[in-house]
Amino acid sequence: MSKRHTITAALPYTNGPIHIGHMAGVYVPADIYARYLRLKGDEVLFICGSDEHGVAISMKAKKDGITPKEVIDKYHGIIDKTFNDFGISFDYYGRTSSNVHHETAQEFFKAIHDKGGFETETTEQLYDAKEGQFLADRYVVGTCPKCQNPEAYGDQCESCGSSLNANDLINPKSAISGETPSLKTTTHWYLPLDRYEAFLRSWILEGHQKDWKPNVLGQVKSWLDDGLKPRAVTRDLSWGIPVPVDGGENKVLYVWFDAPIGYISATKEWAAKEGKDWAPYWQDENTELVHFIGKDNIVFHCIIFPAVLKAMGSYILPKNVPANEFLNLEGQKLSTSKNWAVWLHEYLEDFPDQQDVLRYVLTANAPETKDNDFTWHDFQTRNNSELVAIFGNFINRVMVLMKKYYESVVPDPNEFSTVDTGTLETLAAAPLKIGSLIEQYKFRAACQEMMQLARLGNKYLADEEPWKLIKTNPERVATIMHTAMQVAAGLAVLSEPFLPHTAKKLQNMLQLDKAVCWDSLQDEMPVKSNHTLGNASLLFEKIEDDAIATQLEKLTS
RNA sequence: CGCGGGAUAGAGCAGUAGGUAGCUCGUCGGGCUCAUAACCCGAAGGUCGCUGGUUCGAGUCCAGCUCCCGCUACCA
Repeated sequence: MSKRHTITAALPYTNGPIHIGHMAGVYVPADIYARYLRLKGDEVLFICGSDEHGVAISMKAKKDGITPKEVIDKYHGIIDKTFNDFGISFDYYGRTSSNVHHETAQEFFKAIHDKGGFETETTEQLYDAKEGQFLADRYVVGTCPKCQNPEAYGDQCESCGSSLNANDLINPKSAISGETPSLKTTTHWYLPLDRYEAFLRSWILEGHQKDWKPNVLGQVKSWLDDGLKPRAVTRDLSWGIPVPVDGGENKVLYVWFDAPIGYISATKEWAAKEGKDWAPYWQDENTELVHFIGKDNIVFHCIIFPAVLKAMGSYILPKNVPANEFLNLEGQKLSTSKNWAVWLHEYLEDFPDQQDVLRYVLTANAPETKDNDFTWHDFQTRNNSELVAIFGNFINRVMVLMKKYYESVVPDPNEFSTVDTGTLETLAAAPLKIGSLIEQYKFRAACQEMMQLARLGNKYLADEEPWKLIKTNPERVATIMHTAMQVAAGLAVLSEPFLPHTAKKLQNMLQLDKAVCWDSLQDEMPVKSNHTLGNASLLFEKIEDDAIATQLEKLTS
């Protein structure tokens, strides 16, 4: 029986399009993982969706002079298309503005509320009378009480780094109207995280000491050692999901309470569409749940959301939360506001049909253990010296030789030499080797291992020199080409998680049978004698200097 | 301020049971010519952020320090 997996990728926030940082940190690795497990024959549900609530969206709407709905519709459309274009193989991509999500999030809130799982607290909060609204932390600017920086925010001083309470600011001003806010009482619901401290400590720090990444464990430990405090799960805002209990008028669920529940609502929508039951994907102990996120999301996916799931009772907890670090661009951190980014939808305009090149570069240089740097020069080099020169070239060599010597029909092999069997054994071992790395979330190493196979192919041809032997020993050449074909076919399967568009193209080129799957490579030759190949075409094309210069200009303009 | 992650050849990265420092790209030299001047072989290149300490021996353990990043503004 095959294993069931629920895989989630962090919900992108719909106040802007997707850039390479999002892709490298979350979506590409999640997609590699999902595709690999599908190729293994496991049951996979790969879920994501747009995160469409929160203050940033209402602020963006206000700034652009449109409604929040118009903001989210615009970016949801762009983001959804981007994921499709890049082959991020979600089984379902939802959105948190959907009815199903509103209902599901409210059910969660109500269920926990009815069990007595929340505490309420009435506090005085800063209120902007002119705008008629409470000021969330970032809406207040004032002087930091610790370092006297006059531009500290309500929750944190950028200058000295202190965590602040908005009420502590000296001379607070509303960031919206510039008015001096007044204090007004308001009541909110809090999730008492302190009640879950012992559970989280033993579940993560003891249960996952070995298999979770150091950056994730470290962050969790830091939070736990600090002592968890109740965290507000409601806000005084108009844009969001209404609080579904008495006293919740004019309040909405805190965006970080509702967003992760979006994974579950998306699953429900998918299940309804497919005529399946959603529950096993979130409630069956035999399901492996994995959250792919960036490092800034660790606390939400490892502390808060598990506490919510635990509070609900019947839900499973993640098996792992492989958070990635961040990707920089040409040495500087990505910034939406400064437009220092490579936007995915724009990339495709400049490099049409070259999704896999970017996927490859982002995988080969993925920020798995620390922040990494994306440079256009590196992008060019990896395309030209790795994809074109190693992978594409090997395939092309095989195709050309096959056509020239055998009219593209795979010849019968004669006696295999030790080099041949050694090559075939390396090929047979590759699925396990690459698979094991993927299962450890080491996608960079897994991708390199896949490329290693193409290198092996090139070396095999260089060492065996069929172009010389064809004149003197054609029997030997038949064996060599039969063997080289197996490597090419192996690549067509093993490259699929990393380079899905290329793999498809290659499978067509080789006229490869769908029956060739990941595990069968271990004990079966993927291509049989007398098999006829399709027409050859180049898998990758060189990227010239001027294309790179154009991108660099675009960045600095 | 605090907490967490990181700092390794020109570039990008591996390297936790402490014992002569690896990979990819780039560079230099050679080979091959089937291939998108691609491929294959070989070489050069590092006081493993800084300063101390533990040890017969430390990139790998301990202490202090410096710099970068994160801990919901934009953000993965």
